[in-house]
Amino acid sequence: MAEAAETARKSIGARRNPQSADAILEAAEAVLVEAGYAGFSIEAVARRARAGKPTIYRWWPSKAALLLEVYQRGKRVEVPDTGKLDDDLVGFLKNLFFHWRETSSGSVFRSLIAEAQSDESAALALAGYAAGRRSHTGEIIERARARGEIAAGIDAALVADLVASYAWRHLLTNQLDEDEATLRRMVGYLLRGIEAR
Amino acid sequence: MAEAAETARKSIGARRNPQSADAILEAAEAVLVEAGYAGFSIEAVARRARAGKPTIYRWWPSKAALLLEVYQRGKRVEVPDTGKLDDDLVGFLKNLFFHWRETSSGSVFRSLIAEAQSDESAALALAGYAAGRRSHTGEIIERARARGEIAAGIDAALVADLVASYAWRHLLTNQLDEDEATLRRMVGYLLRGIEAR
Amino acid sequence: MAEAAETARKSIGARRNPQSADAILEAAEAVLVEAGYAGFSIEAVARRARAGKPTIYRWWPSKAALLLEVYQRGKRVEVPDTGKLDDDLVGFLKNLFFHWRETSSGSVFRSLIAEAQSDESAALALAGYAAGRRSHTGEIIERARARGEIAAGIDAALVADLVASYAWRHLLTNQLDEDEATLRRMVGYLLRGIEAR
Amino acid sequence: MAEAAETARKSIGARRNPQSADAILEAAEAVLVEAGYAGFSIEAVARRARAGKPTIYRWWPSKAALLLEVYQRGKRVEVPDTGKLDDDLVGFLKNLFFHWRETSSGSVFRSLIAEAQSDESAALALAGYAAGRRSHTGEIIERARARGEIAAGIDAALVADLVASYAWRHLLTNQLDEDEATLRRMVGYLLRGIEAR
DNA sequence: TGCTAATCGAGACGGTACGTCTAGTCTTTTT
DNA sequence: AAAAAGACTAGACGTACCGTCTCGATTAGCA
Repeated sequence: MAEAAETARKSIGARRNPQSADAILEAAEAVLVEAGYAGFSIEAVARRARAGKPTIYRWWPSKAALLLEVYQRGKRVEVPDTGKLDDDLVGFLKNLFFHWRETSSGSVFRSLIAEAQSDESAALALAGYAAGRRSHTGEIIERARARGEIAAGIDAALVADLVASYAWRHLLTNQLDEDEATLRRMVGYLLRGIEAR
Repeated sequence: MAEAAETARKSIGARRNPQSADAILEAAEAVLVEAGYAGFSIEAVARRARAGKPTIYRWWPSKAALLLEVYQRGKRVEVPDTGKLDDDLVGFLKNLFFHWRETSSGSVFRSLIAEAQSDESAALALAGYAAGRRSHTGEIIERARARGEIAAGIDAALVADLVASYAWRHLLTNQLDEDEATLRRMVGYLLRGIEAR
Repeated sequence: MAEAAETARKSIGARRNPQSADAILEAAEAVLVEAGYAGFSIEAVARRARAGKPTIYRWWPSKAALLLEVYQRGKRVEVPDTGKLDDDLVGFLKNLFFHWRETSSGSVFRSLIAEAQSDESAALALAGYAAGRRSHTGEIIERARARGEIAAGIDAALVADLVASYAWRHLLTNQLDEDEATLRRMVGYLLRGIEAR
Repeated sequence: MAEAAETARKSIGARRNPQSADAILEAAEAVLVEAGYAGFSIEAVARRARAGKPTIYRWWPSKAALLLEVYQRGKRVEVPDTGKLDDDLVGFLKNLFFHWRETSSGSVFRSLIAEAQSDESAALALAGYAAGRRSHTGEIIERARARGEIAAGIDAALVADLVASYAWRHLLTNQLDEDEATLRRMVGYLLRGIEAR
């Protein structure tokens, strides 16, 4: 999140200037953190990055594209591999919530979801991204399946969907501070059900 | 969604004119349906309702407040009571998805969630509303508990949270067309777990 | 400029309430003094007078009418009668400038002239008022004529017009602080001309 | 006052587009002529000029600035030089009254004076402009002084002030149709005085 | 004495304009 | 060819006032 160089950037010839791209992405992140999605405008980003608006529009056709790239620049959430499905899922959610809470990622992803509600391209981008992540999350399930922890015929994608849904909703409603016990209980319900037996 | 009377509405004294309120709410709904959240502006609502902007701002301090009231005007989703938790939950989700898909409610609620990402008051309003709905959904669980279908110590609110999360995510990602089988499978995971036993 | 009574004024039957009229005129004057013509709105007057807007519109059909009455409530400018035309005119202008400078009259009259540039009725009202005042000012000239100070065939109205013009322009350009010497010189030009003889 | 080209104006790079400036000034003049000062709003000008409001505000910080430039675009009034002060002054007033009466200049200047009564910046602009014009008018007097027509010690600026005052007042009270005889009489008073001798 | 009629404060109404902000496009100049 | 710079049209933002309207309360004068 370092500031752009003092001297104004100039064109470096007939090709994309990576300094500008960086400055824009960093400015976008900073604007989002400082002013929130409400204050996130291309104008504001251009102002902060000392870039021209057309430079932004040339490389990112929409706010969504910019948001998506900012999000993807953020560090990945670690996916634990403890050998037990419970702990993997709880650990994953803990990491994810922490990541969303303590870095700019939460703001960025929230904004991306919000943007997707009014911008078709954002919706598509989000759908694509989510699909990728779901398969990613699905790995935890698949590993458990390989270990024989999962009943036959379980749809890993559907389980991943449920877990992701829970995470999304807590992100969107500012409830990223759930304690581990609650996460563990939730995972328990999912693994062992809630029915009396 | 009937059009307002031809004659211009006037003041009816030093108190709110319900005709104007109705016209504004209907216009808000119509704008949202026709132009989506992207085209949902106070100006557009005022234009369509043949109302002055100050009349809108007088009674609804923010877009969020207007959205919330539009959503609450929508008919309630029926909460089934079949005597079996599976069927209740599947039926509830089916009804909810149908309601969101086939009426304006889906657009409205999506917009409300999006708005809550940039507007503090919308976030509060949404939190309040969601709390109310969650306890509502929790009733299904509580009824099941009363029938002895639920294991001891299950947190009904947490289960309701999971179900609502699933619904929200499908709303936000334009996936309200899940077939009953998928819903049933999902509910099955929740009730009986996914672990091998 | 005493404040209205604490208790709210009510109707006193099917006739004009002089208390309200007074309160409105005083409020109009106060608003004009404190906020200038730019801040002079019927709303502001109604607010300050604790009066309903229709009460104002009922009795004064336009801002101009209100301004005119406020101006006419102001104390008259003394027209001196020293027996010498020079001193009468200089004294009159001194009194007028002082009156405009030190009371609210200046603001009010300026506003009236400004209003007359966009409001036909204000223009008419102003024309009528100015005619009355001109004949008034003309008296100074006529008295001088009676004393034989004036050459034969002089058009008193035209002279009054010139004097009033000078006063207006100084009012409109915030130059009401001319010293007596300048006024005396100006009057001297008018009385004895500027040609070399 | 030709209409703007059919095709929408675009930016011509990072500098002011003179086509837009022209269109705005012409529109301002047209609005003033057609709707008067009462109907003269930035919105109306922008609408008529097919310009964005920010484009207007970017170059003219206030209505006053716009009015002033519109006025200055108007053709200059010819200042006659007949060799006789009487004729010069009468001719100048005749030209000025004609100019104000028959072109849009009258409306514009009236509006400017009105605006100056509520807008500080307009007052300043007007003061600056008037100073320039007064020295301009003073030239007539100075020429006469050079010819020896004027008595010693006469303050040319003060005379110019008187003449301008007369013109202003007639503009502001819709009395621009004075016949030449009246003007000549007025100038006569100023040159030769009104006292009996 | 009870009724009528006009007045009062109050404030909502549909509108228009304000001055600012952003969107997304455009062109010029510089590298 | 791509960069910055910033102007361009367009239109939404939330607020202030406009002039009109309807209300409920008030009170004088007429019946």
